[in-house]
Amino acid sequence: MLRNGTRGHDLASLRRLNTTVVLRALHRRSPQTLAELAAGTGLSRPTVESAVEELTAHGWAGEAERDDSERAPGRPARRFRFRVEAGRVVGADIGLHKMVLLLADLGGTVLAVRREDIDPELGGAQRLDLLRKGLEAFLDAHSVRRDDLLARCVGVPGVVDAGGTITSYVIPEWSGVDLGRLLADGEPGHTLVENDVNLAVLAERWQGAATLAGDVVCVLTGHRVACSLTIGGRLHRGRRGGAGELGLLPLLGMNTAQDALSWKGERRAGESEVAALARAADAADPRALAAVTDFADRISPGIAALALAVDPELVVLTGGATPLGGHLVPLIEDRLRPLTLHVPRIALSTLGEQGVAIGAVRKALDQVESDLLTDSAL
Amino acid sequence: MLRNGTRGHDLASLRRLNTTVVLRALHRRSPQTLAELAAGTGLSRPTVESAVEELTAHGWAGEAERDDSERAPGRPARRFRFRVEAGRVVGADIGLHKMVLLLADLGGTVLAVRREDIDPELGGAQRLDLLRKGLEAFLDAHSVRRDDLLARCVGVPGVVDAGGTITSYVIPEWSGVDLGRLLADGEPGHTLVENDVNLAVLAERWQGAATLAGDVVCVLTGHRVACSLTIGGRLHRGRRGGAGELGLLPLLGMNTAQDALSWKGERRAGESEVAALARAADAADPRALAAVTDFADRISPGIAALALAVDPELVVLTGGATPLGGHLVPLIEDRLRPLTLHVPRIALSTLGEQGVAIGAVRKALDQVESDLLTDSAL
DNA sequence: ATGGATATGCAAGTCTCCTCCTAAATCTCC
DNA sequence: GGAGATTTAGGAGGAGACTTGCATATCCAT
Repeated sequence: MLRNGTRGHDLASLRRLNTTVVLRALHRRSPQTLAELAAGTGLSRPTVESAVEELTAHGWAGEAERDDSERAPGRPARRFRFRVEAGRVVGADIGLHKMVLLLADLGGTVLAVRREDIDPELGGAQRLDLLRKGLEAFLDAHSVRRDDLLARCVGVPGVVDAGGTITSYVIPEWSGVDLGRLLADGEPGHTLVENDVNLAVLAERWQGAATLAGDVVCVLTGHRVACSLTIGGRLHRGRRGGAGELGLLPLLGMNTAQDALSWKGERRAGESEVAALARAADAADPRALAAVTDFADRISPGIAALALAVDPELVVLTGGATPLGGHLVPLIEDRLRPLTLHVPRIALSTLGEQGVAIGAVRKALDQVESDLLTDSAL
Repeated sequence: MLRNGTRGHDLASLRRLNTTVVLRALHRRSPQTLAELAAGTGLSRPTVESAVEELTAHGWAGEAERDDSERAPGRPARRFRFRVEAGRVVGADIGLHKMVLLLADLGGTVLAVRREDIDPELGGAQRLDLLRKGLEAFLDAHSVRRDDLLARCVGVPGVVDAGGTITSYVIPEWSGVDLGRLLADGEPGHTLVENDVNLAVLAERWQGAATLAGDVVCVLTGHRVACSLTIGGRLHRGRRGGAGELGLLPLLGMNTAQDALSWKGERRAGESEVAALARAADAADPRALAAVTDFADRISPGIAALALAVDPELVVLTGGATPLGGHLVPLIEDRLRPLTLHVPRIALSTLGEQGVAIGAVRKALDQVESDLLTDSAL
């Protein structure tokens, strides 16, 4: 998205502009023939051809395999595609209890996953070290050349202000730390740090329950309750990155919602508390249903406040309480009805525990694409 | 703001693009010499010259008077300016009790004002008629050619959805009505309808208390309490235009805030209830101070919810309760402190009763500028 | 009045894109 | 298997837009 800023264009920038348009078309759909690209961009075939040549020289585009499946009369057209292998990005999620790393190509396809449990007691410095070494090892294990890693994004459980400084109640020792600067440290490519819930909503919009919705609220329920929102498809962070932190307003009761989910009932080996609760609720255990109802009572006012404030198309529930979703959604809807002007659609996250890391991949890709598809780093 | 969409550019669009860039530069600062324009846009002088020629031919630009005040050696440069008189816009505010009409040029300078009291009991059809005839007479009185009226915008006390349909509790008979369509009816130029609070926040951002702030919440206090917000400098309307309607959430108590402002004390002739209350509060009348405190108690939770939801840079208080502002602001700040993560700055509207109409002018101008400064209606 | 300084406006040169044409490659039908 | 149809590939010529450079015009200061 290139703003027609305040600078004029000469012929050289016209060419860059058009090359970028072609790359963008290729990025949106691959492979395409020159004729398709010409029709799609409104440029003439010779112009498209020369743009594709230039893109190929730079490695961003490549000729695709011949496709013999569909037969058409006439000379077969060469087909070009966006080279998703022209770079890599990493999305990371480092929380209190676990770390998830994802390696993806420029098409967003996940090439590798690494997951690691973390001792919740682990200190800030060691935790940083774990992340740094983990990333290092992850890249080495999959032979990623450092020059090919165009961006990495790390999700953290805390507010990240515009300058990149963290404020976290979950990992207090990271408060005041500029994690991005610490991780970047001489490495090529972008290094981004973002609030985990903010990444979750990006992920839901990308591949999850909120595909293509513009104004989305995401409610993360887990060891804490936190919310995030996109407006017009863009993440809204607020003045100091504090947007959506309704979990902190005692009046609304969201901050105590987690307490409702403690479950003293039967629990299978290796089963989490929430999973046991969900199983009991599925079996119509009255105590379990009461707990779920209590939880809905506690988070609904906050959701109502958000719904009234931003009037979103969709509210996505994610995080630890997601397994309860089937029971929760109608309860929340009931409670929202008298509280709001329009009851938004409520959906459950479909991304599971990788949600935040997928959002991190998305944010890293957004960064790469904004480099590549606007001014073009040609 | 022109998105580098998906279409390529040929030489003709390059020229349009550059002409637009020059117009934009001229719009941002007038007058300017060719050399200044060339430096500002990065284009060469001949290019700028031909663009200015074209703009002059279309009436958007014109040569400015010679400025003899500053003397410099050398041949004096011609100075060109954006022709604010190349078009007109109208901003209107029609509420329950009054109608305000503003006529402005393309520079946003108000050329004429018309204000009219309205019987609150007036029905929907007659009210529409009043607006229509009022606009008509207003334009005639100031000899505005219909072709020159590039846009008009009307603020109404109700939610306006994306399609333009109103939902209003203040003027129930207008609910379900597409006022824009009714007013446009064959007239040239754009006809826009917008929620009054939404316009108020635009006005505050433009000329009022929130100049240049990006994320702003505006709280209108008057016969009802309503809120609106801009995010990233753009009005956020929500899925159905319902964003910011926190006044409707009983839990937060905003809906009853108005009750706190009834004032049974001494009242001068022609003085409104709120003005009398403000005077009593200024005189430290304990009953008045109690009423103001009560009001602050009632609206603060809603403001807190908005502050947590969007984390704005600034909250602007506007509408009927503005005269109480000096007393209100510290009270609200006190109440916000324990409820929010960051207490936003709180400011008072500086625009008085024309606020909504000024916002309407701003929205009309936004529309004209988006026509003119992006693709250029050349 | 003259010299210095700056703006103007024209001309030449270069670059990019478009249209048009011919050659090449493949499929279909005979 | 060959001819015709169809589509793509690639190059040539032309038009348009921008830039650089230069001669001219205008004004201030000496």
